[in-house]
Amino acid sequence: MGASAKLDRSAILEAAFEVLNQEGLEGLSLRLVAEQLGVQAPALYWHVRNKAELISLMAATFAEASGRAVLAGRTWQDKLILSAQARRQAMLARRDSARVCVMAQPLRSAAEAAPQLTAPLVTAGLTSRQALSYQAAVIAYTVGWVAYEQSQAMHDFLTQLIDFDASFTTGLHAMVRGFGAGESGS
Amino acid sequence: MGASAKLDRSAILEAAFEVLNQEGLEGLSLRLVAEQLGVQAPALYWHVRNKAELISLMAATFAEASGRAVLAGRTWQDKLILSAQARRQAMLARRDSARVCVMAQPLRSAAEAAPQLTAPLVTAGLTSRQALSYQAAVIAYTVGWVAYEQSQAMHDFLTQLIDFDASFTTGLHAMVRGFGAGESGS
DNA sequence: ACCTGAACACCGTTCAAGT
DNA sequence: ACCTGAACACCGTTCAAGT
Repeated sequence: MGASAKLDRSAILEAAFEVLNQEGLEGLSLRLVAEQLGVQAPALYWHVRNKAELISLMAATFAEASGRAVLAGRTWQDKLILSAQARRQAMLARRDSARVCVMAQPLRSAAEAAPQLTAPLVTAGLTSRQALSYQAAVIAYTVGWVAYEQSQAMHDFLTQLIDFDASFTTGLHAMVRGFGAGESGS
Repeated sequence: MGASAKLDRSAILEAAFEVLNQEGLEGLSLRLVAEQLGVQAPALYWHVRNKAELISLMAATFAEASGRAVLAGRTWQDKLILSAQARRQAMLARRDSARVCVMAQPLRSAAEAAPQLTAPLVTAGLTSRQALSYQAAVIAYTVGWVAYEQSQAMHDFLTQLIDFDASFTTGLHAMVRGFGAGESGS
């Protein structure tokens, strides 16, 4: 509804998540975001290039949560697992977050994002190629998993057959454990 | 452009994929699909409930490709790997297919889809819980991976650093190998 | 049964104009 | 610098009406 504060990127981002939670991605429109802020839709264009950029900013939120967590672990295995768990938790706090991630197009050239993403893993002993490849696999798994988890029909059904937390973690550990096994023989 | 043949679900599906390839998911509209068929947009509603159902039908296409491949393998590990590879190949043949999969909502109640999805794996020795959990993980990984692979900016950059085929396969084998390791100790 | 034409309530985005 | 009002070219969907 009509609001105060001042209009900037972070206020718009917050309002966008509010609309997302209420309406889902289908219902996320700049007009509703503007209304949430007590402002007219074209006003948003002063702070944000277009809707695509807004969605990318929303998606970046989850990458940031993941990026903080990757610092915590000791081994590269721990880092991969912690960053994936953090990403999933951050995503589960928002409706349709997986759809947002998949619709988003990277903000910075991936060329600048990659080093920051992989540096902690390289410090922990991986080559930069391994770090990139493993991170890509873990992120893909996490986003894909949350997509299913957030699909209403899937959720209603699967929730009584499998434990989402446990199954996600099983798959994650399996993958990360498998990375290690790949290096040192069978 | 103006076309002939007769209008039915499969013709609409084909036209939708044509529009998808040309315009991407953002540009996929019922009006363009109708134009592709030489027909007016409301005509589509006789054959398809709405746009959401059309997108779900498109997504089902990839599940079918995967469902055929799962029959081929001998062990459950082989079946998981073959079905994932087939799904990825089918998806890579279409633009924005990962976005389509993530936006789609399941057609049949997941309750009917699940047995068909897991039966071959149960035959190969898994419990139905394991089959469901492992399949979910593998599908999540595959769809998530293709999402990154189809993201233009990601692709342009990563393509010169990692081999998509090899990295996907590495992650897939790692996960499936890890499933086995999870059962029998360490 | 199957399709058209016209309409409704929305979109994202642009742009002159205000302050 | 920052926002409004009005407009443009689109959407998905409904529904009477045609055949």
